[in-house]
Amino acid sequence: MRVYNTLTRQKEELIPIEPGKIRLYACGPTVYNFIHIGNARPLCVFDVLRRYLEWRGYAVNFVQNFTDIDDKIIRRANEEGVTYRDIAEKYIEEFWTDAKGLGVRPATTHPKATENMDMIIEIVSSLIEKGYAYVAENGDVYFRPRQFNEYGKLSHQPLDDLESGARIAVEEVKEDPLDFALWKAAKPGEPSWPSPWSDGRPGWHIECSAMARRYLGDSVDIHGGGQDLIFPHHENEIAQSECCNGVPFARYWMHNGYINVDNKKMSKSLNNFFTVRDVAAEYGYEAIRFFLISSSYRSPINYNTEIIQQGINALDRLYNCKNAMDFALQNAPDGEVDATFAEAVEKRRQQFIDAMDDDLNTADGIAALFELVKDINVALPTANKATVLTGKALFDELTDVLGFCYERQQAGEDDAEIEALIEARAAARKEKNWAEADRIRDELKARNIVLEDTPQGVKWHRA
RNA sequence: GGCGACAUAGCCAAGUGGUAAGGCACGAGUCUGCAAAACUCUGAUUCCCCGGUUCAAAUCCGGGUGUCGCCUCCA
Repeated sequence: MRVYNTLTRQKEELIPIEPGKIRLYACGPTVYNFIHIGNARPLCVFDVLRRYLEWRGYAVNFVQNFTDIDDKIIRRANEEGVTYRDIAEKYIEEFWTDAKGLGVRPATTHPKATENMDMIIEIVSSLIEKGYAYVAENGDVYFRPRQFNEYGKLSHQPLDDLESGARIAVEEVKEDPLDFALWKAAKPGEPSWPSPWSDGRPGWHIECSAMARRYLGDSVDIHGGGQDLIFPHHENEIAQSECCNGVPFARYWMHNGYINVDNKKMSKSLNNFFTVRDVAAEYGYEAIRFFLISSSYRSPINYNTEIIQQGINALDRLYNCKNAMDFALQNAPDGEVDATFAEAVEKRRQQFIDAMDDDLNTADGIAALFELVKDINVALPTANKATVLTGKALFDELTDVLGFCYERQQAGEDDAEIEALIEARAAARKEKNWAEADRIRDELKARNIVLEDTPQGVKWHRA
């Protein structure tokens, strides 16, 4: 597989540190609010990456953290008159609701910043010892980017250009405007943890360095996140981890593009964001996933409801095919697998692999799936059981890697009642009582049950 | 000022030198009692514009236009 590496700005062959194993770290959410569509993109993208790597036989150790202490969480807690922990716990729960809805599988480990203070303190101590960091007079600890001569290698920005931006707040206690906080001394009333330097809390960047180190080791294979994290977050992670560990931190850096609304980046500050919860309530979670996966993970994509609706329609085609296969299996005759069809299926498998191997080209991967659907639909009317199962096997594999076809429920508790109505309609049709037959069909449609008359009998599914 | 991304049919979106994938929507047809689903056919003589390289460019080079992003918390 080849992946685009932000570090080198080119696609590179993915060669893991340990053969057959992938250490994957992706920055997780700061839990102070519901996640929005933009937050959902890396979730879905790296979930697909993880699923694909596993499908190809890699053992993936996937770590995604929760930032459960930071300024925004504290502010939110103060606004609501509760503790920071109440806020963090609430939005971690809400995160899980949305993640599950989006079909995102839990990572191997979801560590929390507050549960890794020992590792954070260990790394900060080491950085101070080695001269990369210093304790300010107020108890803060800062990192000196100028001490690390590779600083800027990820964002490809020379130090001086960063500084000339001059928009970095100059704090009295810092030696240099570029210095960033590893540890922040607590102000009165703020939650704090003891440390050799002050009671306080960690800076944002150090958390990821600490959790990656503890759960994945000094070096990881792939580090992922949104493009807006390249600078300063990921640049700082590299500085901290490499200065502490003395080895390269991540071999491949993968960054997803933004979601735009009316061609502007979706963000809290522009107030143009849509929460996953709200969109899902209207269109379902799966349509969001389809939207997020249907184009290259690196491209910016524009969000609007028309596109979400297009995704729903596309998913209809997938579900129709799935239902048609299940229905066909009830009546299909026994026999040998059709060799020509089996060959076509293998071609689709290879087409899918070629696409996904090329920097996770999900758009082409989805195209391969849809071409498989076409092959299946064409073959289905005359296919025997073994042939249907051959098509279904790959269909199930591909939809599982992409994470589709998990949402719509097929069986229900009122199935018997529905079957009875379908029987009644069949009787009416036999007597050519079309009015009654259509009345029943409409009645079921109102209950989101869609009927299809086929030569093999009535096929139905929930819309 | 520094760094970067994007511009392909009505919409979404692949495609990095060899003559435009896939999906949605639309139209026609087949099937159907009518539908639905499915299938078949139809759609860019052309890939923002202007030059250049080449036998050959959406794809490479140069210039331009437009839009967006990072450099500050941000997925």
